[in-house]
Amino acid sequence: MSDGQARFLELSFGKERKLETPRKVQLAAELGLDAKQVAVWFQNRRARHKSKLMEEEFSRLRAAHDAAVLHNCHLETEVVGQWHHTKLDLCTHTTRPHNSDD
DNA sequence: TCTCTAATCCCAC
DNA sequence: GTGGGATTAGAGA
Repeated sequence: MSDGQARFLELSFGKERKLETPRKVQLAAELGLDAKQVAVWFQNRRARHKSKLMEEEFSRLRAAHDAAVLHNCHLETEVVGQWHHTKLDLCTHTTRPHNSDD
């Protein structure tokens, strides 16, 4: 398949993801290709486009996941810090001064 | 029966 | 190894 034919198919794919049979036959005739070749090209193009989208989606989800884990870590650190302060406050407020008589 | 997807094969680079 | 055309198996209308 020539570069020109591939470019034409890419343009067609940009306009329509699937081809009706008449359109497929017409496209094949315009390009001097077998209709089967055009069908296979579109099938492969759809499959590879989908896997690319999946990879991009995976990257987005992974980034969101990493950000959520980081945020969670910060929140936990904050909570633990508050817990220490609370505990300290409880200690200082509940602890009576030592009686020297004891 | 036809078309599609998903998986895979095969080959040039 | 990777990209891309071709084949195959199975599902759905």
